[in-house]
Amino acid sequence: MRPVPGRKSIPRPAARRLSLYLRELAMRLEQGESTVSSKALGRSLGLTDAQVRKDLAICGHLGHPGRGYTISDLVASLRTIMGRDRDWRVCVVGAGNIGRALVSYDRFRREGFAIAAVFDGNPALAGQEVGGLRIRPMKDLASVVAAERINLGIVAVPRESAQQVADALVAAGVRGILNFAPRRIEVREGIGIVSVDFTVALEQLAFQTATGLEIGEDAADDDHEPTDGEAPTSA
Amino acid sequence: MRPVPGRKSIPRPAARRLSLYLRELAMRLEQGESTVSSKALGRSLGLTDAQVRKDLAICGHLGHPGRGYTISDLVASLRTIMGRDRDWRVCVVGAGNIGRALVSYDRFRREGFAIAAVFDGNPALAGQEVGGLRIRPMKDLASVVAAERINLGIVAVPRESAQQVADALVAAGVRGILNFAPRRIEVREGIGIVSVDFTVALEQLAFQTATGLEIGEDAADDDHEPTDGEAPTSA
DNA sequence: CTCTGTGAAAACATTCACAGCG
DNA sequence: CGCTGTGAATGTTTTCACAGAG
Repeated sequence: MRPVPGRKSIPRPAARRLSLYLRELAMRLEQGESTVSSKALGRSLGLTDAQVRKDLAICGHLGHPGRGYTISDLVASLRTIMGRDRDWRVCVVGAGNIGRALVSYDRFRREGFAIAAVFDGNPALAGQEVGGLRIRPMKDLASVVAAERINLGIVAVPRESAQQVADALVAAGVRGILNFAPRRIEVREGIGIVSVDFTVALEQLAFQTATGLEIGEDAADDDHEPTDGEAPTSA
Repeated sequence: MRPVPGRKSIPRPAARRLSLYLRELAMRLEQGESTVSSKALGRSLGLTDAQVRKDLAICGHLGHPGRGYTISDLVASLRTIMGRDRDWRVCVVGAGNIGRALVSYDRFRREGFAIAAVFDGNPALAGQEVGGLRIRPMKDLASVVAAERINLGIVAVPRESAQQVADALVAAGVRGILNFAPRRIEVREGIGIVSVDFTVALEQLAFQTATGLEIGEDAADDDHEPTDGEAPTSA
């Protein structure tokens, strides 16, 4: 809609891939590797080398002709672009099966997304412990979000209350919502929203399988508007 | 790559949206509605009416000019296209936080994806009950998949063993895999693969939020090859 | 040589806009 | 009228292919 003044925008599909590059690169770095070529990276991720180079050009000119890319530089740049250099504090609303699994999902913490609170609409659950956190009643949402400086919320409640919970989260001050309820959530402009629907994911699989597909990778639902970025880089 | 004889291929992004139409339409049907216009549907899903009509044209000519679409016809057609008219039997490998949450996720059963078995590599867990199923040791994988006529597998194990588990599932006879491990899984041609990575989803949210986005909907990772209606393709 | 960065071309997907049906 | 179906136009993403750096 809006071209946005000086900003360079990052293509929507590319933004999705950047996460995969980061995941793969961080792993390689841990394993002691220090450089990769676009071809090697593409191989690991099921992409062509040209695609990889185009995507990584978003990070600036970090490649060394004849040598490849320095992984640590790429990781640093990707982290900045993806907003991973900031401090994200997350709360989970809904202490059902999914909510509890997410609270206990160690990888979030290790990746820098600290889960700082869990809420549930059922007052009877308040006080119960999940993954080291005490479940809090919904009435504490606004105060806890403020006190804990929480900026992202995860919606893990039934479809019926999802929109309402999302509204409460936004009102409490979160800047983005990760939605696990099987419905579309509307938020005002400026608030981020990403949804994951397990049934949709399984259905995509059924579709692939039923229609006789090929290989593939990586799936779930993602989508939204423009996806612009920062990157004074490139071009 | 190859146009494929008689079949029409479904654009990859459209396939993702078809799941959302089905989800929305099934809900409307339950609520007693019997027709929708492309405009109303688009409104609910954040799409333009033209987009909706183009997508629904995939189902054949089901719209009635001046009247809209008959929801029940659309649902029936979408179910067939998405492979939801078949009988899917699913097993979950990995009885950790995520695995257990998925086994207990009622929506799967209600939507026609019956979870028929749970496995875990830790023999100590064998016999323990989760969501009405007894956890089985990995050595029973092949026999149970065959006996229960399981055709889809969910991988909910740590990254390190994900590929290995996927290979075992394919060897056991499943036709598709839903992967929750944070890595790319390779499967031979003809086997479906869809991945969901919670950290990638949160990171997409961080990206949106950090870069100051707009509104959005629906997210996670999805991807794979062509996604055509048949595809004996190759590369 | 190997491997990047990038214009230019091709493929793909979305939006427009309108003819035509009920 | 209201609403579908669809070609044609527009916009976006991927692929190609090659110049140039180390």
